[in-house]
Amino acid sequence: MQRNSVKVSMAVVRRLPKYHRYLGELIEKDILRISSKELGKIMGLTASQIRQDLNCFGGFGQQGYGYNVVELYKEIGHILGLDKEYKCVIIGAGNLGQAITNYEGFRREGFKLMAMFDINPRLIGNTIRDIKISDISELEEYVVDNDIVIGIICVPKENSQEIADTLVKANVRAIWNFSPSDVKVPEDVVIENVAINESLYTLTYLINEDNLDI
Amino acid sequence: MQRNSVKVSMAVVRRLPKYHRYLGELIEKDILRISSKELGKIMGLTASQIRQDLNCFGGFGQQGYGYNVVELYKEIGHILGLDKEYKCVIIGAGNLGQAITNYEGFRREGFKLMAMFDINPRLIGNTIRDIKISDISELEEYVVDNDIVIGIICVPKENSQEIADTLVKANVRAIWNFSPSDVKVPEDVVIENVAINESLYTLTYLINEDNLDI
DNA sequence: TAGATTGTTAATCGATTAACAATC
DNA sequence: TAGATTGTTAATCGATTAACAATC
Repeated sequence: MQRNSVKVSMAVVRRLPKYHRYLGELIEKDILRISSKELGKIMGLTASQIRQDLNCFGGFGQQGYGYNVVELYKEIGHILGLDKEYKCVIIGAGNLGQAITNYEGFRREGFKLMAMFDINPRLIGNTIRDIKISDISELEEYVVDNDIVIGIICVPKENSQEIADTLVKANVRAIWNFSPSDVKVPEDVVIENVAINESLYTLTYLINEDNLDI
Repeated sequence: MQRNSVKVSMAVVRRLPKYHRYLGELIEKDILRISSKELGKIMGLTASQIRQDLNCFGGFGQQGYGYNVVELYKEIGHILGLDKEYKCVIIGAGNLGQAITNYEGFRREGFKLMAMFDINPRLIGNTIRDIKISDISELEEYVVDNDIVIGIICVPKENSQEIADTLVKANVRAIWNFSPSDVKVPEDVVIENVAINESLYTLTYLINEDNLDI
């Protein structure tokens, strides 16, 4: 548990990957020390918020100095669980499934893609970056036998709930769902429904905001 | 402007696409009338919040009855600007660019993909769903000549800011950026930095939450 | 009319910002 | 030591929830 066993709010949790990413960029630029003020300027947050956020997990800084970038990067990576390995499967080997296979940030950081599944006979048996595409009918058994932790759903929304149910039955710990329809899972399974079109619709809202007239 | 010219908070705006999506699902199920209470149950929100959210834009409901699903769906679609057409280009014709080309929610709703661009000579000249892939050197001129409104960035993070700068120079109104590095744009350009790996890292955080010990 | 459910105001809750003593 | 910057408490701000009169 975190300091004092206080649950960290989702608002903070959702900022952690962003801290991790910006700190990674600082390391690439050989910037090894940073104050909350400077980091805030880069990330578009207040210094106060950064200090509040980080202090949910511990006092990583040093008065008069700021934060050690490499150390903080590692700490946040640890908090996010990025120093562990996660066996994954992707369901749906179309463009999106393949895009994720190649996506940095997925290929790094201990995500171990074990297999892909599809219903399309033309894809089954093929290999993408050494990962075999199997028939979806083999999904449940494979997940059980190989202790798969994360199931990644890249199928159309019509089939996503069914796939999710199969994954839950086969005891995955978490589901990363890219179909544009929220899947429901029991409380003990972690779910992230991504719905990438939502950010596009936010974009069009903002394009038109100034001349909106209801 | 909205009712009383009060700016709607981003918290509300980011829920609008979700309302739109759930209402679309209700229509598919021939449910033509819904109360804030029922909708809240389906979406995991309180009835109160739904009524507050919708009343930022107008009184779409009717006392004693609830909301007309089709009407509300159309209203929210209008608020989101989904009843207009947006000329788009995709930069980066790899898996991710192709995945977006095929993604529902992008293909529908008035997003008109005009062209794709890449640096890979093996892709240039090819066609995806009747969309030609051109050399990235032609991007700026094309965007200017064709009044492109939205640029969609699907290139690695090393090149994303440069592409964004080109798009801004060529007067796009908005950028939808999938590279896992935030691009900066002037205030008058709308930006959505998606960073899909952030939701994955949130997932791993939640997997480990209970046994986190700093 | 009676029941249901909205629109809207008020109350509460939580998240962000400000301030400052502690300390490197 | 003096200057810088943290960790943390208090103040503020904004978002969510509750309550209820209005009304279909």
